[in-house]
Amino acid sequence: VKPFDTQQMIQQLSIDCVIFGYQSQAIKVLIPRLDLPDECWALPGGFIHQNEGIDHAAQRILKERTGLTDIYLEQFRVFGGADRINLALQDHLKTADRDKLAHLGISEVHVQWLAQRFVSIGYYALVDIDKVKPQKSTIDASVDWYPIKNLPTMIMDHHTIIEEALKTLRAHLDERLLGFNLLPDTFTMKELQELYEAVYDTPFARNNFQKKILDLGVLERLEKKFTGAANKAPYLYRFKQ
Amino acid sequence: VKPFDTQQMIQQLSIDCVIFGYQSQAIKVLIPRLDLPDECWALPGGFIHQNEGIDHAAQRILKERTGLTDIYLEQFRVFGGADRINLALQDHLKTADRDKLAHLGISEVHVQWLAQRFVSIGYYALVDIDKVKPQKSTIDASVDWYPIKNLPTMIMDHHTIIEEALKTLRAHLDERLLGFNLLPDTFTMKELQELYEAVYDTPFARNNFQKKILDLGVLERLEKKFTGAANKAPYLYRFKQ
DNA sequence: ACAAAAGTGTTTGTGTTACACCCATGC
DNA sequence: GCATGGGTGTAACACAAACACTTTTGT
Repeated sequence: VKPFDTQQMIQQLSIDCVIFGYQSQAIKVLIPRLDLPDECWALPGGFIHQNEGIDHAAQRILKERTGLTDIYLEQFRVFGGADRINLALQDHLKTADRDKLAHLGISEVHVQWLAQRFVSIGYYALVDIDKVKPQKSTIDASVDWYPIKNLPTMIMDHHTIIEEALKTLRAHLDERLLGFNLLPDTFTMKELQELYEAVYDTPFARNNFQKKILDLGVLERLEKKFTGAANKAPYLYRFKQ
Repeated sequence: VKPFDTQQMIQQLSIDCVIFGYQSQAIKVLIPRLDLPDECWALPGGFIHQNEGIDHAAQRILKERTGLTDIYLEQFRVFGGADRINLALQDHLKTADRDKLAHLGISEVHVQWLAQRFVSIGYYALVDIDKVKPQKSTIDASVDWYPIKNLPTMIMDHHTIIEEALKTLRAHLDERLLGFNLLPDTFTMKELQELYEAVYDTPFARNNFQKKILDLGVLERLEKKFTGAANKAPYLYRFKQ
């Protein structure tokens, strides 16, 4: 959340983004901590301009947070319970120092805006974690990557949103060949396998995994990668086009 | 669309329902024709009350149109292009007879409401076509079932919405065993096969289809159905519980 | 008896799983 | 040479497609 013109936005409709990265054999999610007295985490989100499509809005929000454009991004579900009101944030804002808020560009209008009930469109994004430079917005205390197995306590239904996003990722990773979005340009077969194992939280047989992936015909074999280790050097691969 | 209190609704957010039925070896969609000078069809839709979850809103809209409760219903996608403004309806309403509109309970406030840009949540429903008694709303000229292969020309992106709903149905029919929602309580194996053939628009081998379905273990075999035809009488089946 | 359609069984092919083996690399 | 990890091959198995045959029904 950052200062915005509430007049130019669609009312009571928001976008929440689950930004997935992969690092150290673990799937991670980019989550800002809000700058409030209590510890409080919320998914990166935003609102939709009147003259802007929802996909464009999601891309804009992602660019603000990651600095990246052209990243894989897809809506996966709408969260629209009647109880989707951010009571925690509301309370904090009501008791907060008005001067401090004003300094951040947050006015009474914004506080009232944020106190409404919101229907939120869930998007998930896949990024190369090394290419992201997380950007704090004005009301964030910090922005960090949290492993999917060790998430902070989040506001409202944001934990459910992440769970649903992970379900969707699991369903799509294979059928739409999304893996390369989470990896560097080149990678070894073992790295790809470990990514799959992190997503599905289950081990795969090494030889059969290699066969299955290569039979898809979407990988291009490059030169070998000499690591200096006392074993056969693995090939590097790249996704075609 | 019927008279409503715009104050109690979420602004610029709508629900559009693709109601699927099955009859005469064809998948059909329930579509109202609007009572306007030009021929004009639009998906059954509605808006979300302030104190109402989106799933509940979709159920309410469906009950208004079909008279049915407890029907299979699921959101499948959000349509949110910046250009989603119902220009056709807008023009019609502007030139329409104000007295006639007032008689239907549609005021200037409603006309302005409908002229906004809308983000729409797509839901699809599966119903037993014989149990539905289509209900006209105040601005409908008629409500009819149209075969998926022969749809009328629809407003805005409603044709795209139906296509996406069909894609989702195809993806879900098998994995979630949704077939029984479209059929009467009891049915023959041939009828079930013809349903699948209608959904996927492709023929299946009779014996293999039977084996595949029975191996799922979700059907209960009942007595035979004597049709009077000069051939072996087929068994009737029912979905377990 | 015969046609029509339902039910069942058998073979074939394909793809996945499990097991085994060989190869390159640095110490 | 040898331990380590990477690459490849093959047998066993399960599942799906294609083919064939038998059974029931009303004329």
